[in-house]
Amino acid sequence: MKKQSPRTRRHIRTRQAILDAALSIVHEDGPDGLSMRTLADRIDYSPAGLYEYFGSKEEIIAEVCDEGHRRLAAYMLEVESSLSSTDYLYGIGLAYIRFALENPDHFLLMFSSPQMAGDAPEDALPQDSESSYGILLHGIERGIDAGAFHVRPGFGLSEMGYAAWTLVHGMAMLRVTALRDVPLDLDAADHQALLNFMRGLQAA
Amino acid sequence: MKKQSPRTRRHIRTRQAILDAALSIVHEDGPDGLSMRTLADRIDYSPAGLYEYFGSKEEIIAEVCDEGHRRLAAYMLEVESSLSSTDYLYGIGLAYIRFALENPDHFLLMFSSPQMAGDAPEDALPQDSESSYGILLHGIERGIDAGAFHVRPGFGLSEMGYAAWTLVHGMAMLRVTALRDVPLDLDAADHQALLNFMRGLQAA
DNA sequence: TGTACATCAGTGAACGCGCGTTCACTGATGTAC
DNA sequence: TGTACATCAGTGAACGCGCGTTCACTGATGTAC
Repeated sequence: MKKQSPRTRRHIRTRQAILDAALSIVHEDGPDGLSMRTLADRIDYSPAGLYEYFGSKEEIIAEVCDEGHRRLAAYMLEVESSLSSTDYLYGIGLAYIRFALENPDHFLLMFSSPQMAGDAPEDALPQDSESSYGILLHGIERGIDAGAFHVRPGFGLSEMGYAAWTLVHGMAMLRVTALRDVPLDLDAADHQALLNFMRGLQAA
Repeated sequence: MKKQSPRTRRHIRTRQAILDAALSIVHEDGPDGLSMRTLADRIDYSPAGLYEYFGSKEEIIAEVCDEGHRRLAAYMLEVESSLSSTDYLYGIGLAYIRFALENPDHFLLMFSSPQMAGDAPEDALPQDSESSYGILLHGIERGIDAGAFHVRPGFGLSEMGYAAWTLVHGMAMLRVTALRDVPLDLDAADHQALLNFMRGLQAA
Protein backbone atom coordinates (compact mmCIF):
# COMPACT_ATOMS: atom_id res chain seq x y z
CA MET A 1 0.00 0.00 0.00
CA LYS A 2 2.89 2.38 0.69
CA LYS A 3 4.50 1.68 -2.69
CA GLN A 4 3.59 5.04 -4.19
CA SER A 5 6.45 6.68 -6.00
CA PRO A 6 7.33 10.24 -5.01
CA ARG A 7 5.96 11.31 -8.37
CA THR A 8 2.62 9.69 -7.63
CA ARG A 9 2.48 11.24 -4.21
CA ARG A 10 3.22 14.62 -5.67
CA HIS A 11 0.54 14.08 -8.30
CA ILE A 12 -2.06 13.26 -5.67
CA ARG A 13 -1.07 16.23 -3.58
CA THR A 14 -1.29 18.64 -6.49
CA ARG A 15 -4.62 17.23 -7.58
CA GLN A 16 -5.94 17.81 -4.11
CA ALA A 17 -4.55 21.34 -4.08
CA ILE A 18 -6.47 22.06 -7.26
CA LEU A 19 -9.70 20.76 -5.78
CA ASP A 20 -9.15 22.70 -2.56
CA ALA A 21 -8.62 25.87 -4.55
CA ALA A 22 -11.76 25.19 -6.58
CA LEU A 23 -13.71 24.68 -3.36
CA SER A 24 -12.57 27.92 -1.85
CA ILE A 25 -13.25 29.89 -5.02
CA VAL A 26 -16.80 28.55 -5.05
CA HIS A 27 -17.22 29.46 -1.40
CA GLU A 28 -15.78 32.93 -1.82
CA ASP A 29 -17.00 34.04 -5.21
CA GLY A 30 -19.73 31.58 -6.11
CA PRO A 31 -19.85 29.14 -9.00
CA ASP A 32 -19.52 31.91 -11.57
CA GLY A 33 -16.16 32.89 -10.13
CA LEU A 34 -14.68 29.53 -10.99
CA SER A 35 -12.78 29.48 -14.28
CA MET A 36 -9.71 27.61 -15.37
CA ARG A 37 -7.80 30.86 -15.20
CA THR A 38 -8.87 31.96 -11.73
CA LEU A 39 -8.27 28.42 -10.55
CA ALA A 40 -4.77 28.25 -12.02
CA ASP A 41 -3.98 31.67 -10.59
CA ARG A 42 -4.98 30.53 -7.13
CA ILE A 43 -2.32 27.82 -7.06
CA ASP A 44 0.26 29.70 -9.16
CA TYR A 45 -0.10 27.51 -12.20
CA SER A 46 -0.68 28.17 -15.82
CA PRO A 47 -4.19 27.20 -16.92
CA ALA A 48 -2.77 24.55 -19.22
CA GLY A 49 -1.17 22.81 -16.28
CA LEU A 50 -4.57 21.87 -14.90
CA TYR A 51 -5.11 19.54 -17.83
CA GLU A 52 -2.39 17.32 -16.44
CA TYR A 53 -4.84 16.49 -13.65
CA PHE A 54 -8.31 16.90 -15.09
CA GLY A 55 -9.67 16.42 -18.56
CA SER A 56 -11.96 19.39 -18.49
CA LYS A 57 -13.54 22.03 -16.33
CA GLU A 58 -16.66 19.87 -16.12
CA GLU A 59 -14.67 17.13 -14.44
CA ILE A 60 -13.46 19.53 -11.78
CA ILE A 61 -16.97 20.78 -11.11
CA ALA A 62 -18.21 17.22 -10.80
CA GLU A 63 -15.59 16.52 -8.15
CA VAL A 64 -16.52 19.70 -6.30
CA CYS A 65 -20.14 18.55 -6.28
CA ASP A 66 -19.20 15.10 -5.02
CA GLU A 67 -17.19 16.63 -2.22
CA GLY A 68 -20.21 18.78 -1.39
CA HIS A 69 -22.42 15.72 -1.07
CA ARG A 70 -19.86 14.08 1.21
CA ARG A 71 -19.74 17.16 3.42
CA LEU A 72 -23.51 17.40 3.53
CA ALA A 73 -23.64 13.80 4.70
CA ALA A 74 -20.98 14.57 7.29
CA TYR A 75 -23.13 17.37 8.72
CA MET A 76 -25.98 14.92 9.14
CA LEU A 77 -23.81 12.17 10.57
CA GLU A 78 -22.64 14.49 13.32
CA VAL A 79 -26.04 14.34 14.96
CA GLU A 80 -25.99 12.34 18.18
CA SER A 81 -27.41 8.95 17.34
CA SER A 82 -28.21 8.40 20.98
CA LEU A 83 -31.12 10.83 20.78
CA SER A 84 -34.71 9.67 20.78
CA SER A 85 -35.86 8.73 17.29
CA THR A 86 -37.91 11.90 16.84
CA ASP A 87 -35.16 14.18 18.14
CA TYR A 88 -32.71 12.37 15.90
CA LEU A 89 -34.80 12.84 12.77
CA TYR A 90 -35.38 16.44 13.73
CA GLY A 91 -31.64 16.92 14.15
CA ILE A 92 -30.60 15.52 10.80
CA GLY A 93 -33.26 17.59 9.06
CA LEU A 94 -31.86 20.72 10.64
CA ALA A 95 -28.33 19.62 9.74
CA TYR A 96 -29.31 19.50 6.06
CA ILE A 97 -30.59 23.06 6.30
CA ARG A 98 -27.59 24.22 8.28
CA PHE A 99 -25.23 22.90 5.62
CA ALA A 100 -27.06 24.92 2.99
CA LEU A 101 -27.05 28.09 5.08
CA GLU A 102 -23.35 27.78 5.85
CA ASN A 103 -22.34 26.83 2.30
CA PRO A 104 -24.94 28.52 0.12
CA ASP A 105 -22.97 28.69 -3.10
CA HIS A 106 -21.66 25.18 -2.79
CA PHE A 107 -25.16 23.93 -2.08
CA LEU A 108 -26.56 25.82 -5.06
CA LEU A 109 -23.90 24.38 -7.34
CA MET A 110 -24.66 20.86 -6.14
CA PHE A 111 -28.33 21.22 -6.97
CA SER A 112 -28.43 23.87 -9.65
CA SER A 113 -28.74 21.71 -12.70
CA PRO A 114 -29.75 18.17 -13.60
CA GLN A 115 -26.36 16.75 -14.43
CA MET A 116 -24.66 18.26 -11.39
CA ALA A 117 -26.92 16.60 -8.88
CA GLY A 118 -24.52 13.85 -8.01
CA ASP A 119 -27.02 11.61 -6.29
CA ALA A 120 -29.09 10.87 -9.36
CA PRO A 121 -29.64 7.12 -9.41
CA GLU A 122 -30.66 4.80 -12.20
CA ASP A 123 -34.11 3.72 -11.23
CA ALA A 124 -34.50 4.47 -7.55
CA LEU A 125 -33.61 7.06 -4.98
CA PRO A 126 -30.07 6.71 -3.61
CA GLN A 127 -30.31 4.62 -0.49
CA ASP A 128 -26.70 4.19 0.54
CA SER A 129 -25.93 5.14 4.09
CA GLU A 130 -23.43 7.78 3.05
CA SER A 131 -25.80 9.96 1.06
CA SER A 132 -27.97 12.60 2.62
CA TYR A 133 -31.11 10.85 1.45
CA GLY A 134 -29.92 7.52 2.83
CA ILE A 135 -29.26 9.09 6.22
CA LEU A 136 -32.69 10.69 6.20
CA LEU A 137 -34.21 7.30 5.40
CA HIS A 138 -32.32 5.71 8.25
CA GLY A 139 -33.62 8.34 10.66
CA ILE A 140 -37.17 7.59 9.65
CA GLU A 141 -36.59 3.87 9.86
CA ARG A 142 -35.54 4.34 13.46
CA GLY A 143 -38.78 6.15 14.19
CA ILE A 144 -40.80 3.36 12.61
CA ASP A 145 -38.89 0.69 14.50
CA ALA A 146 -39.44 2.59 17.74
CA GLY A 147 -43.16 2.74 16.98
CA ALA A 148 -43.06 6.54 16.88
CA PHE A 149 -44.31 6.79 13.29
CA HIS A 150 -47.30 5.11 11.72
CA VAL A 151 -46.86 3.18 8.52
CA ARG A 152 -49.89 3.38 6.28
CA PRO A 153 -50.85 1.81 2.98
CA GLY A 154 -49.14 3.86 0.27
CA PHE A 155 -47.04 5.77 2.79
CA GLY A 156 -44.19 3.50 3.77
CA LEU A 157 -40.51 4.16 4.34
CA SER A 158 -39.61 5.51 0.91
CA GLU A 159 -42.65 7.78 0.71
CA MET A 160 -41.82 9.15 4.13
CA GLY A 161 -38.21 9.62 3.06
CA TYR A 162 -39.20 11.44 -0.09
CA ALA A 163 -41.55 13.69 1.87
CA ALA A 164 -38.84 14.51 4.39
CA TRP A 165 -36.24 15.17 1.72
CA THR A 166 -38.48 17.52 -0.26
CA LEU A 167 -39.38 19.40 2.90
CA VAL A 168 -35.84 20.07 4.10
CA HIS A 169 -34.62 20.64 0.57
CA GLY A 170 -37.32 23.23 -0.01
CA MET A 171 -36.39 25.08 3.15
CA ALA A 172 -32.71 24.98 2.31
CA MET A 173 -33.26 26.07 -1.27
CA LEU A 174 -35.68 28.89 -0.56
CA ARG A 175 -33.54 30.32 2.21
CA VAL A 176 -30.58 30.33 -0.13
CA THR A 177 -32.39 31.83 -3.13
CA ALA A 178 -35.74 33.59 -2.81
CA LEU A 179 -35.36 34.35 0.88
CA ARG A 180 -31.60 34.95 0.99
CA ASP A 181 -31.93 38.65 1.56
CA VAL A 182 -35.04 38.49 3.70
CA PRO A 183 -34.13 39.65 7.18
CA LEU A 184 -36.64 37.32 8.84
CA ASP A 185 -35.25 34.81 11.28
CA LEU A 186 -36.75 31.65 9.90
CA ASP A 187 -35.21 29.13 12.26
CA ALA A 188 -38.33 28.91 14.36
CA ALA A 189 -40.43 28.44 11.24
CA ASP A 190 -38.14 25.61 10.11
CA HIS A 191 -38.53 23.91 13.45
CA GLN A 192 -42.28 24.18 13.35
CA ALA A 193 -42.43 22.86 9.80
CA LEU A 194 -40.36 19.83 10.79
CA LEU A 195 -42.56 19.26 13.81
CA ASN A 196 -45.63 19.43 11.58
CA PHE A 197 -44.05 16.84 9.30
CA MET A 198 -43.51 14.50 12.22
CA ARG A 199 -47.00 15.14 13.51
CA GLY A 200 -48.21 13.85 10.16
CA LEU A 201 -46.14 10.72 10.58
CA GLN A 202 -47.63 10.20 14.01
CA ALA A 203 -51.24 11.07 13.31
CA ALA A 204 -53.67 8.19 13.55
CA MET B 1 -57.09 55.67 -22.57
CA LYS B 2 -57.09 55.08 -26.31
CA LYS B 3 -54.88 58.10 -26.98
CA GLN B 4 -51.75 56.08 -27.72
CA SER B 5 -49.95 57.24 -30.81
CA PRO B 6 -49.20 54.63 -33.49
CA ARG B 7 -45.56 54.94 -32.48
CA THR B 8 -46.37 54.11 -28.89
CA ARG B 9 -48.48 51.17 -29.91
CA ARG B 10 -45.71 49.88 -32.10
CA HIS B 11 -43.25 50.33 -29.27
CA ILE B 12 -45.39 48.31 -26.91
CA ARG B 13 -45.91 45.59 -29.48
CA THR B 14 -42.19 45.28 -30.20
CA ARG B 15 -41.33 45.22 -26.54
CA GLN B 16 -43.76 42.39 -26.05
CA ALA B 17 -42.32 40.55 -29.05
CA ILE B 18 -38.87 40.74 -27.44
CA LEU B 19 -40.19 39.34 -24.18
CA ASP B 20 -42.08 36.58 -25.98
CA ALA B 21 -38.93 35.62 -27.83
CA ALA B 22 -36.95 35.61 -24.58
CA LEU B 23 -39.57 33.38 -23.01
CA SER B 24 -39.48 30.87 -25.80
CA ILE B 25 -35.69 30.77 -25.88
CA VAL B 26 -35.66 30.00 -22.16
CA HIS B 27 -38.25 27.30 -22.66
CA GLU B 28 -36.48 25.75 -25.62
CA ASP B 29 -32.81 26.10 -24.78
CA GLY B 30 -32.73 26.97 -21.11
CA PRO B 31 -31.44 30.14 -19.46
CA ASP B 32 -27.95 29.64 -20.91
CA GLY B 33 -29.34 29.84 -24.42
CA LEU B 34 -30.51 33.40 -23.86
CA SER B 35 -28.10 36.05 -25.12
CA MET B 36 -28.66 39.43 -26.66
CA ARG B 37 -27.56 37.96 -29.98
CA THR B 38 -29.81 34.88 -30.00
CA LEU B 39 -32.64 37.06 -28.81
CA ALA B 40 -32.13 39.65 -31.55
CA ASP B 41 -31.84 36.88 -34.13
CA ARG B 42 -35.15 35.42 -33.06
CA ILE B 43 -37.03 38.59 -33.97
CA ASP B 44 -34.79 39.59 -36.90
CA TYR B 45 -33.22 42.51 -35.14
CA SER B 46 -29.70 43.64 -34.61
CA PRO B 47 -28.56 43.19 -31.00
CA ALA B 48 -28.17 46.93 -30.62
CA GLY B 49 -31.83 47.42 -31.42
CA LEU B 50 -32.83 45.74 -28.18
CA TYR B 51 -31.38 48.62 -26.23
CA GLU B 52 -34.15 50.80 -27.57
CA TYR B 53 -36.49 48.77 -25.33
CA PHE B 54 -34.40 47.53 -22.43
CA GLY B 55 -31.43 49.00 -20.66
CA SER B 56 -29.60 45.73 -20.22
CA LYS B 57 -29.85 42.00 -20.45
CA GLU B 58 -30.52 41.89 -16.71
CA GLU B 59 -33.65 43.96 -17.18
CA ILE B 60 -34.98 41.48 -19.71
CA ILE B 61 -34.28 38.55 -17.42
CA ALA B 62 -36.03 40.31 -14.58
CA GLU B 63 -39.13 40.70 -16.75
CA VAL B 64 -38.98 37.05 -17.77
CA CYS B 65 -38.88 36.10 -14.09
CA ASP B 66 -41.81 38.34 -13.26
CA GLU B 67 -43.83 36.81 -16.06
CA GLY B 68 -42.93 33.40 -14.66
CA HIS B 69 -44.28 34.33 -11.25
CA ARG B 70 -47.49 35.57 -12.83
CA ARG B 71 -47.91 32.31 -14.74
CA LEU B 72 -47.17 30.26 -11.66
CA ALA B 73 -49.89 32.15 -9.83
CA ALA B 74 -52.23 31.56 -12.77
CA TYR B 75 -51.69 27.81 -12.51
CA MET B 76 -52.70 27.94 -8.88
CA LEU B 77 -55.68 30.21 -9.47
CA GLU B 78 -57.10 27.72 -11.94
CA VAL B 79 -57.93 25.33 -9.12
CA GLU B 80 -61.66 25.13 -8.49
CA SER B 81 -62.33 27.28 -5.46
CA SER B 82 -65.56 25.41 -4.87
CA LEU B 83 -63.65 22.38 -3.61
CA SER B 84 -63.54 21.46 0.05
CA SER B 85 -60.85 23.37 1.88
CA THR B 86 -58.50 20.35 2.04
CA ASP B 87 -59.02 19.41 -1.62
CA TYR B 88 -58.45 23.02 -2.54
CA LEU B 89 -55.16 23.28 -0.65
CA TYR B 90 -54.11 19.96 -2.11
CA GLY B 91 -54.94 21.21 -5.59
CA ILE B 92 -52.97 24.42 -5.40
CA GLY B 93 -49.96 22.56 -4.02
CA LEU B 94 -50.06 20.21 -6.98
CA ALA B 95 -50.49 23.17 -9.34
CA TYR B 96 -47.22 24.65 -8.06
CA ILE B 97 -45.45 21.39 -8.81
CA ARG B 98 -47.14 21.01 -12.17
CA PHE B 99 -45.96 24.46 -13.23
CA ALA B 100 -42.38 23.48 -12.41
CA LEU B 101 -42.61 20.18 -14.28
CA GLU B 102 -44.12 21.79 -17.35
CA ASN B 103 -41.74 24.78 -17.35
CA PRO B 104 -38.58 23.43 -15.76
CA ASP B 105 -36.10 25.91 -17.20
CA HIS B 106 -38.32 28.88 -16.56
CA PHE B 107 -38.88 27.69 -13.00
CA LEU B 108 -35.16 27.20 -12.46
CA LEU B 109 -34.42 30.68 -13.77
CA MET B 110 -37.04 32.17 -11.43
CA PHE B 111 -35.44 30.57 -8.40
CA SER B 112 -31.84 30.02 -9.39
CA SER B 113 -30.23 32.97 -7.70
CA PRO B 114 -31.00 35.45 -4.94
CA GLN B 115 -31.64 38.51 -7.02
CA MET B 116 -33.81 36.70 -9.55
CA ALA B 117 -36.35 35.49 -7.05
CA GLY B 118 -38.90 38.15 -7.77
CA ASP B 119 -40.96 37.64 -4.65
CA ALA B 120 -38.31 38.75 -2.20
CA PRO B 121 -39.99 41.16 0.20
CA GLU B 122 -38.57 43.76 2.52
CA ASP B 123 -39.30 42.37 5.92
CA ALA B 124 -42.00 39.75 5.48
CA LEU B 125 -43.07 37.03 3.12
CA PRO B 126 -45.07 38.28 0.13
CA GLN B 127 -48.69 38.05 1.07
CA ASP B 128 -50.46 39.59 -1.89
CA SER B 129 -53.16 37.48 -3.40
CA GLU B 130 -51.45 37.36 -6.77
CA SER B 131 -48.26 35.68 -5.65
CA SER B 132 -47.90 31.95 -5.31
CA TYR B 133 -47.17 32.27 -1.62
CA GLY B 134 -50.18 34.49 -1.07
CA ILE B 135 -52.43 31.97 -2.79
CA LEU B 136 -51.01 29.18 -0.68
CA LEU B 137 -51.68 31.25 2.42
CA HIS B 138 -55.22 31.84 1.34
CA GLY B 139 -55.76 28.12 0.84
CA ILE B 140 -54.60 27.43 4.36
CA GLU B 141 -56.71 30.24 5.74
CA ARG B 142 -59.76 28.57 4.24
CA GLY B 143 -58.86 25.34 6.00
CA ILE B 144 -58.50 27.16 9.29
CA ASP B 145 -61.78 29.01 8.86
CA ALA B 146 -63.51 25.75 8.01
CA GLY B 147 -62.09 24.23 11.16
CA ALA B 148 -60.19 21.63 9.18
CA PHE B 149 -56.77 22.68 10.47
CA HIS B 150 -55.69 23.21 14.06
CA VAL B 151 -53.96 26.43 14.99
CA ARG B 152 -51.38 25.95 17.73
CA PRO B 153 -49.14 28.29 19.69
CA GLY B 154 -46.18 29.04 17.46
CA PHE B 155 -47.77 27.45 14.42
CA GLY B 156 -50.25 29.92 13.05
CA LEU B 157 -51.12 30.96 9.53
CA SER B 158 -47.72 32.19 8.44
CA GLU B 159 -45.84 29.21 9.86
CA MET B 160 -48.26 26.88 8.11
CA GLY B 161 -47.81 28.85 4.90
CA TYR B 162 -44.05 28.72 5.15
CA ALA B 163 -44.17 24.96 5.80
CA ALA B 164 -46.44 24.41 2.81
CA TRP B 165 -44.32 26.57 0.54
CA THR B 166 -41.08 24.84 1.44
CA LEU B 167 -42.68 21.44 0.91
CA VAL B 168 -44.06 22.06 -2.56
CA HIS B 169 -40.98 24.07 -3.53
CA GLY B 170 -38.72 21.22 -2.49
CA MET B 171 -40.69 18.74 -4.55
CA ALA B 172 -40.72 21.03 -7.56
CA MET B 173 -37.03 21.82 -7.27
CA LEU B 174 -35.80 18.28 -6.73
CA ARG B 175 -37.87 16.89 -9.56
CA VAL B 176 -36.43 19.53 -11.86
CA THR B 177 -32.80 19.11 -10.77
CA ALA B 178 -31.57 16.07 -8.85
CA LEU B 179 -34.43 13.84 -9.94
CA ARG B 180 -34.94 15.19 -13.45
CA ASP B 181 -33.56 12.11 -15.14
CA VAL B 182 -34.90 9.62 -12.63
CA PRO B 183 -37.49 7.50 -14.38
CA LEU B 184 -39.55 7.06 -11.23
CA ASP B 185 -43.13 8.22 -11.35
CA LEU B 186 -43.19 10.47 -8.33
CA ASP B 187 -46.71 11.80 -8.60
CA ALA B 188 -48.04 9.35 -6.02
CA ALA B 189 -45.20 10.26 -3.66
CA ASP B 190 -46.03 13.96 -4.07
CA HIS B 191 -49.65 13.27 -3.22
CA GLN B 192 -48.72 11.30 -0.14
CA ALA B 193 -46.32 13.98 1.03
CA LEU B 194 -49.02 16.62 0.71
CA LEU B 195 -51.47 14.41 2.57
CA ASN B 196 -48.91 13.95 5.33
CA PHE B 197 -48.51 17.71 5.54
CA MET B 198 -52.25 18.13 5.97
CA ARG B 199 -52.40 15.32 8.50
CA GLY B 200 -49.91 17.37 10.51
CA LEU B 201 -52.20 20.39 10.32
CA GLN B 202 -55.09 18.28 11.51
CA ALA B 203 -53.39 16.25 14.22
CA ALA B 204 -54.54 16.98 17.74
C1' DT C 1 28.05 5.37 -8.81
C1' DG C 2 27.80 7.61 -13.26
C1' DT C 3 26.01 8.40 -17.55
C1' DA C 4 22.40 8.32 -21.47
C1' DC C 5 18.03 8.29 -22.37
C1' DA C 6 12.88 8.42 -21.72
C1' DT C 7 9.16 10.21 -19.37
C1' DC C 8 6.77 13.65 -17.27
C1' DA C 9 4.94 18.20 -15.22
C1' DG C 10 4.36 22.64 -16.15
C1' DT C 11 4.88 26.95 -19.32
C1' DG C 12 3.67 30.70 -22.45
C1' DA C 13 1.43 31.91 -26.19
C1' DA C 14 -2.12 31.49 -29.04
C1' DC C 15 -6.72 29.86 -31.21
C1' DG C 16 -11.35 30.68 -31.85
C1' DC C 17 -15.39 31.79 -29.76
C1' DG C 18 -19.45 34.23 -27.86
C1' DC C 19 -20.55 37.66 -24.91
C1' DG C 20 -22.78 42.59 -23.40
C1' DT C 21 -22.56 46.95 -24.86
C1' DT C 22 -21.37 51.37 -27.53
C1' DC C 23 -21.43 54.43 -31.34
C1' DA C 24 -21.80 56.93 -35.54
C1' DC C 25 -25.03 56.34 -39.01
C1' DT C 26 -29.41 56.33 -41.93
C1' DG C 27 -33.81 55.97 -43.44
C1' DA C 28 -38.47 56.32 -41.81
C1' DT C 29 -42.01 58.45 -39.04
C1' DG C 30 -44.15 62.29 -37.04
C1' DT C 31 -44.71 67.48 -36.25
C1' DA C 32 -45.18 72.49 -37.22
C1' DC C 33 -46.35 76.00 -40.03
C1' DT D 1 -52.14 70.12 -48.52
C1' DG D 2 -47.22 70.71 -48.93
C1' DT D 3 -42.86 71.44 -47.33
C1' DA D 4 -38.91 71.73 -43.81
C1' DC D 5 -37.34 70.12 -39.95
C1' DA D 6 -36.90 67.20 -35.66
C1' DT D 7 -37.34 62.95 -33.60
C1' DC D 8 -36.98 58.26 -33.49
C1' DA D 9 -36.15 53.11 -34.46
C1' DG D 10 -33.06 50.17 -36.10
C1' DT D 11 -28.35 48.98 -38.40
C1' DG D 12 -23.62 47.34 -38.94
C1' DA D 13 -19.44 47.34 -37.25
C1' DA D 14 -16.55 47.38 -33.73
C1' DC D 15 -14.67 47.42 -28.72
C1' DG D 16 -12.82 44.89 -25.15
C1' DC D 17 -13.31 41.06 -22.48
C1' DG D 18 -12.97 36.39 -20.46
C1' DC D 19 -13.63 31.93 -21.59
C1' DG D 20 -12.09 26.58 -22.36
C1' DT D 21 -8.76 24.34 -24.65
C1' DT D 22 -4.57 23.15 -27.63
C1' DC D 23 0.20 22.91 -28.75
C1' DA D 24 5.06 23.08 -29.27
C1' DC D 25 8.34 23.69 -25.86
C1' DT D 26 11.64 23.00 -21.83
C1' DG D 27 13.58 21.87 -17.74
C1' DA D 28 13.19 18.52 -14.13
C1' DT D 29 12.49 13.84 -12.50
C1' DG D 30 13.02 9.06 -12.88
C1' DT D 31 14.91 4.68 -15.14
C1' DA D 32 18.25 1.37 -17.17
C1' DC D 33 22.56 -0.25 -17.66
